[in-house]
Amino acid sequence: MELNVTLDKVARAAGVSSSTVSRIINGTAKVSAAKRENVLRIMSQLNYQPNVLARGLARGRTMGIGVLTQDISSPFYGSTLRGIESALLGSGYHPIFISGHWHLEEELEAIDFLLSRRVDGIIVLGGGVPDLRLQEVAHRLPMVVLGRSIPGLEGQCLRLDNVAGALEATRHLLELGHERIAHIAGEPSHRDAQDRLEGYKAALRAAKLPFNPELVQGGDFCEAAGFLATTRLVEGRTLFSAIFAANDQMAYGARLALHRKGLRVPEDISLVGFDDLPTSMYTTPPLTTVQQPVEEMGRAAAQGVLRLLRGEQAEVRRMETRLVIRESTVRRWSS
Amino acid sequence: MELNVTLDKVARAAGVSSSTVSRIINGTAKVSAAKRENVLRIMSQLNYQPNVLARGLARGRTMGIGVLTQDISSPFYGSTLRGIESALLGSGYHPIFISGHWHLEEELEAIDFLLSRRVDGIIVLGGGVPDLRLQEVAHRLPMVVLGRSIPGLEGQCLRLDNVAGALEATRHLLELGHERIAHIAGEPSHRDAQDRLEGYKAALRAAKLPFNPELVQGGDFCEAAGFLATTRLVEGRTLFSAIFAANDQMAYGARLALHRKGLRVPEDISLVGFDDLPTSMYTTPPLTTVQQPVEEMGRAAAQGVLRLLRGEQAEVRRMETRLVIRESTVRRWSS
DNA sequence: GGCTTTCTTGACAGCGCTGTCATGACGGTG
DNA sequence: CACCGTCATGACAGCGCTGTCAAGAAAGCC
Repeated sequence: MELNVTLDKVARAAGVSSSTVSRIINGTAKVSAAKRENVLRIMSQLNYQPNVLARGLARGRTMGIGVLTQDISSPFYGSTLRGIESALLGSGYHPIFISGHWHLEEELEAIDFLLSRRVDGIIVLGGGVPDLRLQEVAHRLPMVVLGRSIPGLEGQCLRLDNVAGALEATRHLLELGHERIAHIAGEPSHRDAQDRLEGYKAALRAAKLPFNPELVQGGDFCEAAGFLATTRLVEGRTLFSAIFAANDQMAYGARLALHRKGLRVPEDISLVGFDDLPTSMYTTPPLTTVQQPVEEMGRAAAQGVLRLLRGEQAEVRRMETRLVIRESTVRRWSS
Repeated sequence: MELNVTLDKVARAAGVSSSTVSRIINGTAKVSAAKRENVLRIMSQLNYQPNVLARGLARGRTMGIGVLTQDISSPFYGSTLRGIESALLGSGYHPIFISGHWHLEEELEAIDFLLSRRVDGIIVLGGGVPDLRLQEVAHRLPMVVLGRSIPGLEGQCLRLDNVAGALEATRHLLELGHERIAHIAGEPSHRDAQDRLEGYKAALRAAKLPFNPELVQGGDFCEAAGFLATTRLVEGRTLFSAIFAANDQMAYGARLALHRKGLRVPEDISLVGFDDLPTSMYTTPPLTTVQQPVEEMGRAAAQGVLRLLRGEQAEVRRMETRLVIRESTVRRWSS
C-alpha cells in the first residue's frame, strides 16, 4: 500500500492522461470502454483514493455539509444528527459535525471553522449565534436553521410548534381532572422554554383557571434542575397534583425527587415531560410526554439544504408534536 | 463581505507579497512590525478566512483528526466524543466525526472517507473493522483504538478492564448475600459483552457458587432486550434475587419488566448495570452500576493521538472501572 | 570604504485535482 | 477524394496556499 497514490500515478500506470482518469472517476465525458476498464483495474490495484482536498480546491465544492450542534453527547441532539446523516446518505454530501456547547464564542468559532472548511451548506441547530451573523452566512451559502426563526429567512427555518405541544400536554392533565398543575420551566433565555411556558399558560387560560406563579419553578433543562424544582414545590405551601416539566430530563429529576418524598407517580402526582427521549419509554412508570419528531426534523433540515443546493426553495415546514400518553399520568382522584 | 477573500487579495491590498502574509499568519518567519500590523488590520477588515483545503493541500497536513464512532446518537459514545473534543481543544487539531452504525460496510467506507479527507490522525471507537485493515491504517498515520485490542498495536489500544468491572459488580451482589444472580448479556459478538460475562462467571467461581446457564439471558445492549430477558427470567422456573445487566440500557428495560411483574427494586430484586449513563443517577431507584470513565477515555485517546503526532509513543494505559453503589441493590433478606 | 554576514522580502514551483481548449483520428457526405 | 462534423483524448492553466530559493537591504567588520 503506497502512501500517496495520486491521480497522475494512476494515469501514468495506465498509459493515459490524468484528464482521462479524472473523466472516468467523475463520468464527465465519454471514454472508450477498453481504457475505462483498464484504468478502473489499475485504480483498485493501486488502491487509489481521491484526495478530497485537491478536488474541493479545484472545483470549488467540497461535498461537505456543516452541522453546528450544541452538544454532540446530548440524547436530544443525537437523534437529530442521526436524521441528518441518514438524509444525506447517498446524496454524495457528507455531514461535518461541530458543537458549540451553548457557548456563544465557541459557536461563532465553529461557524468560522465550517466556512474555512468550505462546506457547501450549513445546518444550525438552535444556539445563540446572533441573527445578523446567520443572515450573513445564509447569504453566502445554503443554510437551514432548526429550532429558531431568523427574520428574513423564515423559509429556511424549521420550527417546532412548542406552544401547541405544551398546550396539549397541559390540557391532557386538565382533562384528567387536575386543576393545580405545576410547571418546571426550561432555561429562561431559551426560546423553546419560553414557548412551552406560554403553552402551559394558554391551556390554563382556555380552561379558565388562574395562573399561579408559585407553581412555576425555573430550571435549565437538566435532571438536577428538575430534582431541585420538584423538591421546592413539594416543600412549598402550594398544593398540586400534577407536574408538567419542560423536558424529559427535568421530568426524570422530578420523578426521583417525588420518590424521595414518598410521593408515588402517578397515584399521587401525575407527571408529563417533553421530548420523548428514547429512555422515557422505559422509566418507571413509562413517561407521558410530548414527542418531537427529532430524527424527522434532522432529515427535513438536510433535505432542505439539498434542495437549496439544487437551486430550489428549502420548503421546510413547521413540525408538529404528538402527545404520547403512557403511565405517568392518571385521572385525579375525586376528593 | 466579499465572497472569496484570498490570501492574494489581502497581500495586494496591503502592498506586500502573498508569502509575507502567509508568514504573518503562520508565524513562520520574522516580518517587520509595521507590515505585520498593517496586514493584520487589512485581514480583519476584509474578513479574511484562510481556505483550509488549500492549506491542507499545500502543506500536506489538514489539522483534522478522524473519529470513527458507531453511533453519534448513543449516550454512551456521546460522552466519549465530548472527551475527544475537549482534549483536542487548543491543540490546533479538530475532530471529524463519522459513524459506522455497527455496520461493517459503512465502517469501511467511513475509514476511506477519513483517509481521502487526509486527516492527520484517527481514533477508532470499537466497531467491527478487521484487525488487518486497522493495522494498515495505523501504518499510514497515527491511530488510537478504543475498546479493542489489535495485535501488534497494543500500545495504541485503549482498553477498559471489563472483566474486572463485571467481577466487582457481581461480587457486590454476592457480598450482599445474593446467591442466585441472573445476568443479562450483551451482544454476543461484542468483545465487551464476552468480557462482562466472563467477569460474572469469575465472581461466581471465586465464591464457589455454581454457574447456572439458565440464569444467563442473551441481549443486545438495548432497553427492549433487557425487558424481554427479564420477563423470561421472571416467568422461568429458576429463582433469583438479583440481576446484573451488561449495560445500563438493558438494566432500564429490566427495571420496567420487574415493575410490570409487580416486583420491587431493590426490595424484591437487586439490580446492577454497567456504564453509568448520565440518566442512571436519576432512575427510580437510582441505579447501582459500574462506571466507565467514558469522557476520560475519549480524552486519553485524543491525547494519545496528539503524542503520536509529535512522534512520541501513544502511551495509552488500561482504564479502570469503578462500582457506583446507589439504591438499586440491597442486602438479601435472610429467609 | 569595501567587504562579508544577517535579515527581510518577493518570485515561483508545487500540492492533486478539474475543466477548458486544442488536437488528431474517425466516419460520413457530395 | 476533398471537406466537415463528431468524438475521444491530451496539454495546461488554475483553485489558494506553503515553503524554498535567491535577491536586495541593512548591518557589522577590518
